[in-house]
Amino acid sequence: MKPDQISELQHAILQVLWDREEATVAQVQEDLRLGGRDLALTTVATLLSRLARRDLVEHRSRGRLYVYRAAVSQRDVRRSMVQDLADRIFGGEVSAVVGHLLGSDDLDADELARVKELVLQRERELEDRP
Amino acid sequence: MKPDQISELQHAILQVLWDREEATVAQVQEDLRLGGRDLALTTVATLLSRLARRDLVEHRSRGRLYVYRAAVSQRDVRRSMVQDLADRIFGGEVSAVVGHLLGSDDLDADELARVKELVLQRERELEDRP
DNA sequence: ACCTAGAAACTACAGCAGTAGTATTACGCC
DNA sequence: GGCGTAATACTACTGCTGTAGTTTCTAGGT
Repeated sequence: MKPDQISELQHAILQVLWDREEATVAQVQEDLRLGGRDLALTTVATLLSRLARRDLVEHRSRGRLYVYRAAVSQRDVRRSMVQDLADRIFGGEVSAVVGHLLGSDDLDADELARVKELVLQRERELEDRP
Repeated sequence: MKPDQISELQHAILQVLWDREEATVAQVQEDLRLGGRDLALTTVATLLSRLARRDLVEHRSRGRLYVYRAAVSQRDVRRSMVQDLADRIFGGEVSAVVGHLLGSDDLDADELARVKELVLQRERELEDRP
């Protein structure tokens, strides 16, 4: 499963579906509107059907209306996008990516602690089975 | 400076310019060809002039031919792309991004050690000036 | 001074994203 | 069973990217 290129808006739509589990066109539109994106209903419908054509979402008719749900997991999309960024922009140098992430000003101590924990945990994993 | 959206190919071209400091159209074409992208000279020229229109590269005539150089630093582009990814896809949760980065199978101990060092260093920084 | 070769500029076109209007279909009510 | 309404499907248009051909310009050699 490689979603490869997912645009900003497409991702926003997937996000709605991930949050809601499943949703009608109108519900997706509403959530996008709450997120600051005011699109016509038909626009949202078009986008959803394009996503369906690319097998990124599935739709199923419940009575007379379609219910959409994501056909890719948030986990997979995230993994693929991070991987893509690390490979393409950083030549696979994970530490360089992390460097930029930690460089951000609005990184609080809690986040940093979580990051540290992840690193330590991974370290233990690598030790156990090298 | 927000390059915002930079496509794969556009980034590849910037990469050539970052590596070479400055380059003619023919040189960029050659480097792309070595990287596995065989594009017509005019194609490369078109792409460069589009990048110039967006102020991502500058060009200057040396004698009768143009010499291009990047107008944005690799550092800035990387920072902006990482930031964008973290914000858009992960809602700013840096640790979640790192989680995915560390999850990658081909992460060797050296890289992990470098990451750890970065984290510890940042930790010290946060302690010093809170 | 002219011609030519190489470079840059201009033009073109397909495909996709974003955007939305119009046409069509089908359920449910009277 | 017909009709209205609401939902989907179809169509359309703009702008950008990838791709490259054609036209124009200009410097350098003869």
